Amino acid sequence: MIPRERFRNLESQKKQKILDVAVEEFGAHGFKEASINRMVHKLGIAKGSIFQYFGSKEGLFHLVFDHAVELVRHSLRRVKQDTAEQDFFERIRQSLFAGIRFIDRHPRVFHIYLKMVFQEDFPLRAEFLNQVHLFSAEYLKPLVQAGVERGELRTDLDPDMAVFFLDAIMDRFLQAYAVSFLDAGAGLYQASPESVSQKIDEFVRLIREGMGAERR
Amino acid sequence: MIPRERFRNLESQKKQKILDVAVEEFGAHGFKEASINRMVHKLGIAKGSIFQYFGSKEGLFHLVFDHAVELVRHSLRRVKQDTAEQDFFERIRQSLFAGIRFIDRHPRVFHIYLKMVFQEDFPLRAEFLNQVHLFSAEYLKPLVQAGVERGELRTDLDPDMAVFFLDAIMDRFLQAYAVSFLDAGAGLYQASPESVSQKIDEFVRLIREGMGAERR
Amino acid sequence: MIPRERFRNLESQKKQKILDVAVEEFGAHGFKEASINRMVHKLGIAKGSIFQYFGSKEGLFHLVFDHAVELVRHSLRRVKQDTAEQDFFERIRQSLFAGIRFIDRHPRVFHIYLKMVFQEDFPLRAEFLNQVHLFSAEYLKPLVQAGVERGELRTDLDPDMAVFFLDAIMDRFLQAYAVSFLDAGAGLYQASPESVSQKIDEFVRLIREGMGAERR
Amino acid sequence: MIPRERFRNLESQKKQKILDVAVEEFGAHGFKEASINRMVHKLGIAKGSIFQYFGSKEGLFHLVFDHAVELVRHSLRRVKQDTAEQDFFERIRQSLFAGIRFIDRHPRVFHIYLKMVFQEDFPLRAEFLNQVHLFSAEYLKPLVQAGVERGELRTDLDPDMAVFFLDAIMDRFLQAYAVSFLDAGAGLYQASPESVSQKIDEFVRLIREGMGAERR
DNA sequence: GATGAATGAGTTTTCATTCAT
DNA sequence: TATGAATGAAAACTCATTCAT
Repeated sequence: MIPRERFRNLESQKKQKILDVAVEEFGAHGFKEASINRMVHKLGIAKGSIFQYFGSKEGLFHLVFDHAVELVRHSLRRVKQDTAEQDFFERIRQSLFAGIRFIDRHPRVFHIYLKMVFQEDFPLRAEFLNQVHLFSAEYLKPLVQAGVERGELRTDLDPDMAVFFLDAIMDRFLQAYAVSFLDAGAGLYQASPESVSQKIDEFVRLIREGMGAERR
Repeated sequence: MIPRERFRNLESQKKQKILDVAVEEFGAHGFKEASINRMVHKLGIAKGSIFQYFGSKEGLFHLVFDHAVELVRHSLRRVKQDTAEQDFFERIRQSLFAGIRFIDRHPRVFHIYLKMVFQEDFPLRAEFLNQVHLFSAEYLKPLVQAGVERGELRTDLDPDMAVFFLDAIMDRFLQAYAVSFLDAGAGLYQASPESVSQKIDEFVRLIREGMGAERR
Repeated sequence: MIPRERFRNLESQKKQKILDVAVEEFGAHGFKEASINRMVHKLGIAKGSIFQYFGSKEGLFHLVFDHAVELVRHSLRRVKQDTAEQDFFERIRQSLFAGIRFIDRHPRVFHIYLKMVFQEDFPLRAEFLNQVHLFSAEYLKPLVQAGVERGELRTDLDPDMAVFFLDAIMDRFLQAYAVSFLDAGAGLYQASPESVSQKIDEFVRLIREGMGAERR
Repeated sequence: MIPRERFRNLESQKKQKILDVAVEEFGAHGFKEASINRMVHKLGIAKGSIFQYFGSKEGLFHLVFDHAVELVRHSLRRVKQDTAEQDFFERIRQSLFAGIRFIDRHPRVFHIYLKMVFQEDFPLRAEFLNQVHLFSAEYLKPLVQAGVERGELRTDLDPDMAVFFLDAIMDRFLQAYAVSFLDAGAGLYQASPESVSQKIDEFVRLIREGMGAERR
C-alpha cells in the first residue's frame, strides 16, 4: 500500500477539496485534536476513504505538510528572484512583506507552523524543524553575505549572529502579526493590519541603524 | 467545594509532586491533550483524588497557571529592584539574563507559556494574554521612558514602537533559547546555552546601535 | 449526523433487538439510571455502536419514546373506530379492555409511561405530558359529549369534571393492573389478571350509577 | 455496629436537620440518584459521619422511610379518631382532605411515595408495598363495613371491590393533586389547588351516587 | 474503489465506601 | 467520635482504525 497512491488517482477537484479541509482542520486543532470525523463530514465522503487514500491520520498530515513546505518554498523563491537587484535592507523589507502576504493568503498554513514549533507531538516535527533551520542558512545567509560584500552592512558583523538576529526578529514580527490576525480583536502587541506597513518600515530602520555600514 | 481547599491541606511534598507532574503534562501536551490518566499514573494516586482536590481538569490547570504567574511576577520584581540604578542597556541585558535563568529553572513553565500563546483552546487564555500584554506596559515602558529621560536613548524614538520592538525581540530571543533547550540536541538556531552570554551581549549592542543616543 | 440515520440502515432483526433492550432498560431504570453499558452487554455489541446510531443516550431514548407514542396512538385509533356505534358505557368498557391489552402486549412501554409521569428528569417529559393531556381532550371529551347528547349521561354533569374523573379512575385502574402485573406475585390491590374482566364490569357499573341518566 | 445507634445519640437539632436534608434529597432524586455528597455539603458535616451513623446509603434511607411511615400512620390515626361519629361519605371526604393536607405539609415525603411505587430499585420496596397494601385492609375496609352496617351503602356491594375502587380513586386523586402541585404550573388535569375543595365534593357525590343506599 | 458498520481503548467526571488520624 | 483523604468502579461519550460488502 504505497501511501497516497490511491489519492493521486482522484480527480483534481476532489483532491483540492480534501487538501483544503485538512489544512483547515489541522490548522484549527493541531494534530491529535484534529478529527477525521469532522473532516469526512465536511467533505461528504466516507471515513474509510481517507484511510484508503492515506493509510492513517498521519498519512493525511503528510499531504498537508508537503503542501505547506511547497508553498513556503515557492514564496521564498519568488521574493528572492524579484529582489535580486536591490540592496540588503530593501530585500529584508520585501521579505517581511512577503511573509505578511503569505499569512494573509494562507493563515491556516501559518497556524500549523506555529503549532508545530511549540507542540512536541506532531508527526514530522523533527524534519520540519530541520527545514525551518535551513531557512536561515539557505535564505538569509546569502542575503547577509551579499550585503557585506556590497558594503551595505558593517564589516565587523558576525554573519551567523546577524542571521540569527534577523531570523529571530523577522519570525517574531510575523508571529505577532499572525496572532493578532487570528485572534481578531485581541489587539496583542497592537499589531493591527492597518499599521503593518509603517511597522515594517520602522523595523527595517532599526535594523539599518544596528547593522548598517553608513554613519548616522 | 471551594476549589483547591482539599489540595491545600495535603502535605507539602505531595502538593509539590502534583504540581510538578501537572506542569510537566500541560507543558508537554497543552490543555486538551493533557491526560489525567497519565498524571495519576505517574503520581501513583487514584484518579478520583485529582477531582477531590481540584474539581475538574480545568481546576487543576488553574493551579498550574497561578503558579506560573506567581513565578514570573516574582522574577520581574526581582530584576527591577536589582537594576534600579543602572543604565537602560544594562537593564535590558539583565532582563534577558533573568529570562534565561527563568527558563533554566522552570523550562516546563515557559513551555506552557509558549503553548498558551499559540493554542486557542486553553482555559484562562484571555486573562493570560492580558497579563502578558501588561508586561509591555508595566515593565518595559518605564524602562524606555527612563532611558529617554536620562539621555541614553535617541529622543526621536517613538516609545510605544520601541516597547513593541523590545518586547518582540526579547520574547523571540527567549523563545529561541527555550526551544533549543527543550528540544535538547535539535540545536535550533544554534542557541546553545554556552554561547548565550555572548549572544545577549551582541543583542544589546544591536539595540544600543539602533536606539542609543550617542554617535558611533 | 442526522439522528438515527445510521440506525435506520441496520437490518431489521438487529433494530428490533436494540429497541427491545432499550425499552426494557429504560422501563426498568428510568432515564438517568439506565446504563448503556448494560444494554450493549445484553446486545453483544460495542459501546461505540450505540453512539454511532443515536449520537447520545438521549437520542436512543427518542427512539423508544417515538415507538411508544406510535403504539399508543395506534391503539387509541383502533378502539375509537371499533366502538363508534356503541353507547357510552360500552365505549368506556372497551377502552379499559384496550388498555389492559396494551399493557399485556407492551408492559415495558407502559412502565416507561409510569416512570415519566413520576420522575422529573426525563428528556421529552414536557412534550410527553402534553401528549397525555391531549388524551383527555381529544379522546374522552368527545365520548362524554356524545354520551350527553344521546341521553346516556345525566344532563347536569359538568363535562370537564366528568372527563377528569374518568381519566383519573381509568388511568388509576390501569396503573393498578400494571403494577400488579409487573411486580408478579406482589398481588398489589389484588388486581390479578384473572379477575380483570369482572373488575372492569364493576367499574363500569359504578360509573353508570354515578353518571348515568336513567334512574336505578 | 447496630444501625443508627450512633445517630440516636446526636443532639436533637442535628438529627432533625439530617432527616430534613435526607427527605429532601431522596424525594427530589430517588434512591440511586440521591447524592450523599450533596447531603453532607448541605449539612456541613463530614461524609464519613453519615457512614458512622447509618453504615450505608441504604441505612440512611431506612431513617427516611421509617419517618415517612410514621407520619402516614399518625395522620391516618388522627383522621380516624376525628371522624368516628360521622357517616361514610363524610369520612371519605375528610380522608381526602387529610391526604391533601399531608401533601401540603410533606410534599417531599409524598414524592418519595410516588417514586417508590413506580421504581423497582428502591430498598425496602417490598416491605413498603406491603404497608401500602395494609392501608386498604386496615383503614378502608372497616369504613366500608361500618357504612354497610349503618345502611349508608348499598347492601349488594362487594366490600373488597368497594375497597379497591375507593383506594384507587382516592390514591389517584391525591396523585393528580401532588403532580400538579409539584410540577407547579404544568396544570396537569387542571387539578389546581384552588378548586380542590370543589373537586373533593364532586368526587364524594359520584361515590355516593355509585355506592350509596338511598335513591336519587 | 468506495462505503460505513463495528470496534474498543481512550477521555473526563461522579460517587459510595473505607479507614487512618 | 468525627474527620476527610483515598479509592476505584462506573458513567457518557469520542475517535482512529479495520474490514466485509
